[in-house]
Amino acid sequence: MCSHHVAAGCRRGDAGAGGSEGATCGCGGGRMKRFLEPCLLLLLLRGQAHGYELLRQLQEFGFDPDQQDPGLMYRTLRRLERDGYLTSSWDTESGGPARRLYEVTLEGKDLLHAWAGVIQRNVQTLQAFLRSYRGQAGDAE
Amino acid sequence: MCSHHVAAGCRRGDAGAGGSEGATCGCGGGRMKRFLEPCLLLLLLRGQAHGYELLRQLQEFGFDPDQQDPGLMYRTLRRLERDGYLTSSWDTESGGPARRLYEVTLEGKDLLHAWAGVIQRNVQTLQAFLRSYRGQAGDAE
DNA sequence: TTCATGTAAATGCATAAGTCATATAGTGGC
DNA sequence: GCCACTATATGACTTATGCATTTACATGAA
Repeated sequence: MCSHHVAAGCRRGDAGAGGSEGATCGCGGGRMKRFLEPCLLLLLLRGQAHGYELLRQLQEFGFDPDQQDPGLMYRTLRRLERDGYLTSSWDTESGGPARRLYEVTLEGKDLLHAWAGVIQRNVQTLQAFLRSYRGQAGDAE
Repeated sequence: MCSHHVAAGCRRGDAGAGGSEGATCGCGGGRMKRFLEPCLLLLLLRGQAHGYELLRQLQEFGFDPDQQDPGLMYRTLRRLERDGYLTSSWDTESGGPARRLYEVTLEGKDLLHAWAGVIQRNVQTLQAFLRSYRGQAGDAE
């Protein structure tokens, strides 16, 4: 059984209406594509921060810190910076290894607002799916 | 401006707090990864159907038929069959080109139930995000 | 001094998923 | 024959993610 699946609480065949077990998974935890992006933007809206700290704060959005991939987060931050949604500066004063401090730009805020709209619509789509599912799944057993 | 983006109603920089335009997009319409899969399973729960028909019915779940990729759907159907969640048979009687009729297996139903759980949790995650966003975005302007 | 541990950022490689274009083929109308 | 509609499928390419690994500084313990 694939690990990220278990962590996502998904374990195919084990959700809701019990059933078979051990199937291989591919649902990716069911997360929205690129969900990390709006989460980082929102966290940075609170004020500048560096990656390592964001990594911990991401728990708030359901990212399990134990099996979180720092690589993905750092890459996402650099991409957002490259595209003008964030700016960064090195902080070498605070002791420990140098940390890169990120800050959201105006474009970054716009992007976050756009994401909020996308997420809102996505929630509605998913709820429509669930309604349809609940209206049908009972009968079909 | 990328087309699927517009279709998703997202157009970066144009949602909510007006702003810049024309930025390239990468939000993938904000859809959940592999969302096509549970949608197909749910449609097939109503009874066997062939791909071309499913393609139209997918509108129900927010897939725009105009810019829908049949290739992805057919591949998804074949994968589900390969993995034992669907079975298929050729229908050559109905006139027109032969159509492949799909039917959900018991494993397929289990898979759909699992998906429903994943989607339910995903909705909660997204709503948590939106609450946090709404609590913050106002202040930070 | 050396070594382990925690902090911090990043790269390399492989696979998965999605996008876009194109191919193949039957059937019916003109 | 030629075109449009129905129906399924493949190929090439890009992006996103997953997992492993690398680099480097700092601090305290041995």
